[in-house]
Amino acid sequence: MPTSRDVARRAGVSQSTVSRALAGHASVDDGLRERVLAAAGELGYRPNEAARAMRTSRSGNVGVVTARLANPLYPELLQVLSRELSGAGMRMVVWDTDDADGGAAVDAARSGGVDGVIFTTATGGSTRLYRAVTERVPVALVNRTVAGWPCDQVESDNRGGGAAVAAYFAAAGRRRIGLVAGPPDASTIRGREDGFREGLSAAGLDLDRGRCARVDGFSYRSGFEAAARLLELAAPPDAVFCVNDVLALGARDAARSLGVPVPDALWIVGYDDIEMASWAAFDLTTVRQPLAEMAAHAVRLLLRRIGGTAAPHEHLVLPNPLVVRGSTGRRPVPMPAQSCGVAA
Amino acid sequence: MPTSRDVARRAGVSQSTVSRALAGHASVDDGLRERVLAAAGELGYRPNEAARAMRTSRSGNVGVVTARLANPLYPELLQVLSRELSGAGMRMVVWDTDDADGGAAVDAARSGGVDGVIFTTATGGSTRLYRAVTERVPVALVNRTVAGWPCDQVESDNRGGGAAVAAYFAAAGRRRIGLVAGPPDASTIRGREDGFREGLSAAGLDLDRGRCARVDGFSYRSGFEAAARLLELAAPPDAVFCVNDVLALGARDAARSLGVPVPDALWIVGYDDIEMASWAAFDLTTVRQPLAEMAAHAVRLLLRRIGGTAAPHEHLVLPNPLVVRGSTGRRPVPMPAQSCGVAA
DNA sequence: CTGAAAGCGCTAACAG
DNA sequence: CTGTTAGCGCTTTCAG
Repeated sequence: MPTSRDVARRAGVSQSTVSRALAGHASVDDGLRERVLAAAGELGYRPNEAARAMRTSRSGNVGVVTARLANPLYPELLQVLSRELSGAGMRMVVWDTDDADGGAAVDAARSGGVDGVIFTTATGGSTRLYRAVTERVPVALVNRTVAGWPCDQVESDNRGGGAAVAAYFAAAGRRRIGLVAGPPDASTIRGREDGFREGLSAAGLDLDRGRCARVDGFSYRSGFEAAARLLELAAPPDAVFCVNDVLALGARDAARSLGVPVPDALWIVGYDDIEMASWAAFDLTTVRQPLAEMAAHAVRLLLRRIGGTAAPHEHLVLPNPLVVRGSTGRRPVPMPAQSCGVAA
Repeated sequence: MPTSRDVARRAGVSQSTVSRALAGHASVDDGLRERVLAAAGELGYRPNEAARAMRTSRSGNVGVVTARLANPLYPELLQVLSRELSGAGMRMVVWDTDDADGGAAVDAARSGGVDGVIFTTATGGSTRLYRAVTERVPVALVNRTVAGWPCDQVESDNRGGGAAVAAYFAAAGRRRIGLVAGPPDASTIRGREDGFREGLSAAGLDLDRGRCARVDGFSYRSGFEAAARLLELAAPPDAVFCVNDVLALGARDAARSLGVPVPDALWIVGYDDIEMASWAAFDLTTVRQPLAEMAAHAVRLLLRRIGGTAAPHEHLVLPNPLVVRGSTGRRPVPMPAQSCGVAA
């Protein structure tokens, strides 16, 4: 592999001029710059990234920690993060791990392998991540957040979305309300549940404990089984909120299997608006997370932090619109705003 | 950040002893090694990766080029690749790009940002990738391959899988055979189609051109529309092979929408065995790609190449079993082996 | 505006 | 077995 020294020799200039010319420093004479560029092109020169990284203490890599969790939301989020990062000239290193703690990613950040890390599945339980954050490793949380942690965080208005679903059910005259809940260590899930419960209370409805099922994993199968349990009750729900789409897709199929007509006998609403929610087999009403915007903000905030800003940490909450489809009979949402975003 | 020099000072040894101790060289006295490890622990020392990369010409990163293509196969493949790579102590840099050419990945390999690249979506059209391969950039192709290219390649027996589907249709007495084909620049698609056609010929069936639909993208929607066209023919197919699962899921829903009973009036078979194929709403017979094995081989071959082996390039073809589900009435496959693997 | 020179933190000879 | 030394290829002063 040719080095900048080789380019310099060929162009008849010094090695430092090559460095400056390629870095686009204005202080290089146009004639020389062209000679350098030509020489570099002829040799097929590419700057050695390791050397540059060592000098600049920047790898150009950003880590992203995700967990498949059988949830197609994460590939979709990864895709938009990838777009944002490559737009910013950064590479994306992916850790697909079930430990929400991201140990390897934090280590990589400490040793300079990545310049910072975006967590999509953080939970408050990780002391290791907490320590990294407090020791000023550049970290941004997106999707799942952890209240009070000193780092940039971007989420969407899960509480508002949950409340909107409750209001929607109430306005439509649904009365036997069901909930398929999930593991409460994820902020997203807690927010959706809390908002839903509050929204029901506000509408004067109550959520019978018997019509709540809590699954311990986000999978089609667990959604299917939870919904099947609810539908076999003596007084089954006439509307079910599932805290994410994968669960809701399973629930929809449980209804199909049991011959429960949707939406007539049962409304189903999910959360996330993953691509499959719009497929004809499901046609699922859901709440959309604005992934592209979330990714854009997370990348922007992380890069700012990597750049060494001392600005206070931001915690953004983006709005979550309700997307009405066939699983609720396409009934329009009532007048009042169905969701709201708050920035703090 | 503390350096190995700081550790050396604290442990009262030379910097090179620190390097050796941490690298696990046997030639270091046990007492010293412990002092060094203790000092490193106390300081929270992490070796600087950029410096190490510069010295060793190894970044510890492997690139993976993929394209979402609305196909859940790719996240699944990414997941197993991630597992393999992290098991080998490598990080995974992901490029999610629509240009199959992987320009950025090749550039990164040339400049040392990654040690090698795994392509999951290569096609023969990319002169840029071809040049990289011939210039000995460590590259492995997995899933899609390109015949004759001088690099390690891992695929599954798409031709055999396609043929097995044909034989299955024939043995079951299906006669009006349909095909939902895809863009032929992907080796996977060509193989499946060719094998399917050959299998039909071998069984004495023919494939009426009118019952072939070619979509130009792999999406649920395009599968839906293609199947809808076929089902509206005067003599619609009684069995349709879709060259991948996403298309098949769309086709299944088209049948549902048009009131065509599956499997009674129509058999549907897909390809890949993505997770959704097993969901109750679809219950899709399909051909399974052994992603985990493919990923393991691809990683092994790439790492060997990165290690500088001069071994001849391998081209592995792993077996593709037919997975029978409800969309073909769970009818068992006939006796003869339904698929075969060839290694060359 | 350009060249000479220093040095980032590490690994790997080479001496002892 | 351990210390000394020499760079890896680049960016960035510092002189000129």
